[in-house]
Parts: sequence; structure tokens; C-alpha cells
Amino acid sequence: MPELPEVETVVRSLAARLKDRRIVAASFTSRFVTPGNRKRLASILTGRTIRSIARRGKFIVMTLDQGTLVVHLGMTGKLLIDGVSTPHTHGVFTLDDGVLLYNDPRQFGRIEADSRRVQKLGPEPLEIGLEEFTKRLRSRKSHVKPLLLNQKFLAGLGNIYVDEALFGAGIHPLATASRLTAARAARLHQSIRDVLTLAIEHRGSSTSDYVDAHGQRGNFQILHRVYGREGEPCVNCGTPIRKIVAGGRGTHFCPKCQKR
DNA sequence: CTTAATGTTCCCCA
DNA sequence: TTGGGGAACATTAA
Repeated sequence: MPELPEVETVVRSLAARLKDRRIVAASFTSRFVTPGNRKRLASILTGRTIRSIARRGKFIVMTLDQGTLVVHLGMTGKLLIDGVSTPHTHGVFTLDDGVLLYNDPRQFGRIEADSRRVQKLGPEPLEIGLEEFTKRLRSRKSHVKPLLLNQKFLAGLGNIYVDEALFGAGIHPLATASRLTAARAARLHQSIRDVLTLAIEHRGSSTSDYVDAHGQRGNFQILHRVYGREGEPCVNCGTPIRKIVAGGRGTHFCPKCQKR
């Protein structure tokens, strides 16, 4: 479900309902989503008031009157306001007004009361300036696709938006980061901003089961230009979109428009 | 039955 | 230390 635009949409859809709500009870059932002492986590959160909710990279960060609640949605995590409990509900936050559920079939997500993982993140892609972005690219010899997936390099991009951003910039996913010209680095910087901004406007991509906190799907998937379009014609040149594996992930690109 | 899926982390090797 | 490849983690759908 979750890359930067999806997490941003979830945060926006949660904000008004969660601000100043008190957690009157919490319970957790997954040893993967909530590693360690689940009862202790529940007791830490019980009685706390949610002061604010924000996104950092792909993390949802709730600032409490005491401490912090950090949620990562993994691949299939959902936070649902007043949702219905299912066999995949692994977290229940009973609020003074309503209930917040955490559903996650694959259990790759995490619910934690500390922000150590958030502090290791690289810069926000919508905030970093061109100069700093170019400098960071130049210092890395890796292929550009796995580099953009690295959350320490840049926080928030995932498999869909890296493929879309590289297409927008005309850069091959296996291009070497340090060898990109200044002009191509600038195109990439702008392309990342454009694709993320547009995806947020369209409330994220629902390629399979992503929904926001009210169960509403996103619409950006219909505007994908390469992701999930293997064999279909490139929107620019008509060449069939190719799919390879890069950085261990399915990677979609136009072999004619994207140069190494 | 096999494969792939919006993610992260760890391990092995160069 | 950097970087690539693969596996692991759980589950579902094609």
C-alpha cells in the first residue's frame, strides 16, 4: 500500500479525526507488527492524547502528550477510522471518540512507541534542494533505481514512484548515479517532485488494496506511465514497456526513452 | 504448484 | 566501507 503519496493521504485523512483524541485502550496481537512486549506497548499508549499526526518518509508519526507513536504500513498495512475488525486486524486503538484499527495481512508493517527508525531517514524528496540532491547523487556509485529506493538516501519513494520518476526524467534504472550529468540530475529532481505532487493530488495509487483511513481508494494508478504496463506501448514513443529486476524489485521502463 | 506483490533488513561475497 | 544479489519475513491472488 504505502509510498509517500499514499502515506501522506492516510495522514491527511486521519488528522482531523485524531487530533486531541485520547487513547482509552489499546491492544495488539501480532508478534511481527508489534515485536517485543505487546502488553507493555498497550499500557504505554493507554491514557495518552494524540496532539498531532504527521508523515516522515513512509512513516506515520503521532506526537502524544507523552512520547510518540510511530506506524509503518509495510506492504499491506491499513489504518482505518471506525473500520470493521477482521482476522487481519492486529492493532485496536479505542479512542474517547471512535476506534482506530490497524489491519495488515502480510504483517510487514510496524507499530512502535519510539522514533529511532524515523531518525535514520534521509531527506524528504519534496523538501531537498537541487544542489543538495545533486551532491548526494554524485557521491554514490550504485545504480540509480536501488539508490532511490534506499530510505537513508531519500525518504518516501518506493517501487512505483521510482519507476515513474525515472521515466519522467528519461533515465534508465540501471544508470550509475555518480555519472549522471548535472542536467540529468536536475531533470530527476524535478521529475520526483512532479510525480509525488501529482500522486498526492490524486490521493495515491490503488493498484491492489490501498485505501485511506476512510476506506477510499486512490486514483493515481490510472496515470501510471510505466509501472504495471509491461508490454504496453510507451506513451511517448510507442515502444513496448520492458520489465526487468533491479534492486530485487520488478522494474518497468521504456528502453527507447530511458538512457543509461 | 509457482510466481509476484506498494517494504525493510540481514547475510554473503566482491 | 560500498554495493550487488539473494533470502527472509506473511499472505493472497493470478
